[in-house]
Amino acid sequence: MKSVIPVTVVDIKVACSQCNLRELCLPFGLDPNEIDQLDELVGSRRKIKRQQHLYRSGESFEAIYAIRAGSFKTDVILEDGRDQVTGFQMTGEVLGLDGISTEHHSCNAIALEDSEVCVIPFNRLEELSRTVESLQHQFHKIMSREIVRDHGVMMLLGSMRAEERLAAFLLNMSQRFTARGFSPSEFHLRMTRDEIGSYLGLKLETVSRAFSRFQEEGLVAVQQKHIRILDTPGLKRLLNHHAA
Amino acid sequence: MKSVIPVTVVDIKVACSQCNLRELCLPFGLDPNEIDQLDELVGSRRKIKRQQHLYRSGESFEAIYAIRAGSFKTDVILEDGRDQVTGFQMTGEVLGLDGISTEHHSCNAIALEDSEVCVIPFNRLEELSRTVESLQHQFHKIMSREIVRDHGVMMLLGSMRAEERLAAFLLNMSQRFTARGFSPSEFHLRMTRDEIGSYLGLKLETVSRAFSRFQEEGLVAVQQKHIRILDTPGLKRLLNHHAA
DNA sequence: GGGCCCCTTTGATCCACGTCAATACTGTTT
DNA sequence: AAACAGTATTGACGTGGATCAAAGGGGCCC
Repeated sequence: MKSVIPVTVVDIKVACSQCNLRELCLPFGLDPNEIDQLDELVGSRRKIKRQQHLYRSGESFEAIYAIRAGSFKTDVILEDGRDQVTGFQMTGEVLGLDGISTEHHSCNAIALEDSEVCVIPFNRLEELSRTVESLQHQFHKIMSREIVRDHGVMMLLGSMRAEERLAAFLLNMSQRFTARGFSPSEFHLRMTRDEIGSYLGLKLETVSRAFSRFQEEGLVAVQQKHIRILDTPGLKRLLNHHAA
Repeated sequence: MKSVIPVTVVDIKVACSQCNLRELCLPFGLDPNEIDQLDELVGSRRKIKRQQHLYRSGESFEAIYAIRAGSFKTDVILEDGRDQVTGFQMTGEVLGLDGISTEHHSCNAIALEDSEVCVIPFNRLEELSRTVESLQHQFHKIMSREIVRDHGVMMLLGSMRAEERLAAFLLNMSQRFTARGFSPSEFHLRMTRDEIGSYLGLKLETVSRAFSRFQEEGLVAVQQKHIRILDTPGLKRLLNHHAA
């Protein structure tokens, strides 16, 4: 199953201090001098083309990756071929934390569009975070945030019905686009219905039908991957007003 | 919803070096001198009676907890009352990592039986792990392990059918009991069918029926909470031989 | 040691979502 | 501009697990 992964390594110096994502990413909370130290550690960037793997399950773990541009999905595949999308990641978010535990990656990370990541060698990150307290703390927060996010997904998969799951997904996407300075109400999804379905524990047809339903009810305007949210409170109501 | 939480603080000194759980817990990989430093940091133990909360969602985050005796569940509760069990924790496992992200706990931790935890003040843990490299690394591994575990649960909730979920659950329990020196094939579950169901995204009736089915097929012997696994390969086969 | 409450099991019925299938749309390639 | 492949929508039907209901155990408290 191994295949050659085409990789582009860009050897120009990266500057976290110049990065407009620093408020979302590892540099958050660091002072300018500390950010410079982090800069020295981020050795290279890597460009990943759409549909290509950033890393694969089983590969040895060397670095974590901060998304500089583009977006990714992570998935887990069972022996029998079933797969589950475990997350979608956007700029400023960190990939690869799953690998720390066993020194090998336990999922696949695949670019949803042409993307670029900052490569952060993990042993050097641990080293620096031993002297830079704010970096240590921010890194811990990022890991913890991932755990909290996962619990949210478990809630979604374990206790919500199809339309609630999709509403939660759309609201989450909206919020994350907003945090990146994009419109809260209008955006392009980079993943297919099938990928959304896998993430939400639904079949693609069910996702499609739920979209159509939302459209009929005037909650959103859907045109393929282009989404316009028309009634945010309506979507939120869908989530909480569940007759227990 | 706030209520007084009865707490017993035991002020005797705890010694990780004497603890038979150290191979599963934070001290793993530390040399004797380093373990002594960790010992100094673990200020107190806390006894938690069955059904009592170790912490609640919303409470401010101060410490993480290593389970010294007993077991716990963690759950998340939505406004409308729906709740989802996000995990069951056994001795040597660490609770509270969810709180790092926002400085407030994002789930509830409830004892499944009379239990005891070691209280590890988080700011002091960060401090010590700045000088003790092995502690830093072990802590990162523990957080990462939690992320990997969560991905496994997402797989389970998103892609498996009821009997597969229960088989995966039983095999996981068996493996964790084994790691603690107990029988791989015979154990007492400390949680109810309802709690198992919540964790697995199923109703308690479905869990009960799946147990009965396993019993009929000679895979396990079930007597209430007492489980005897009769055919481990059979359970594993259930997991992987899914006609995709 | 008796009584009560919670937990579990089992059966009957229902329904949300999956499955199967056909058609339509979009963007890309030549 | 035509042809194509991947993606999305929609309909008809089937089913796994939810729901509703009733009865049987076990453990715990007084």
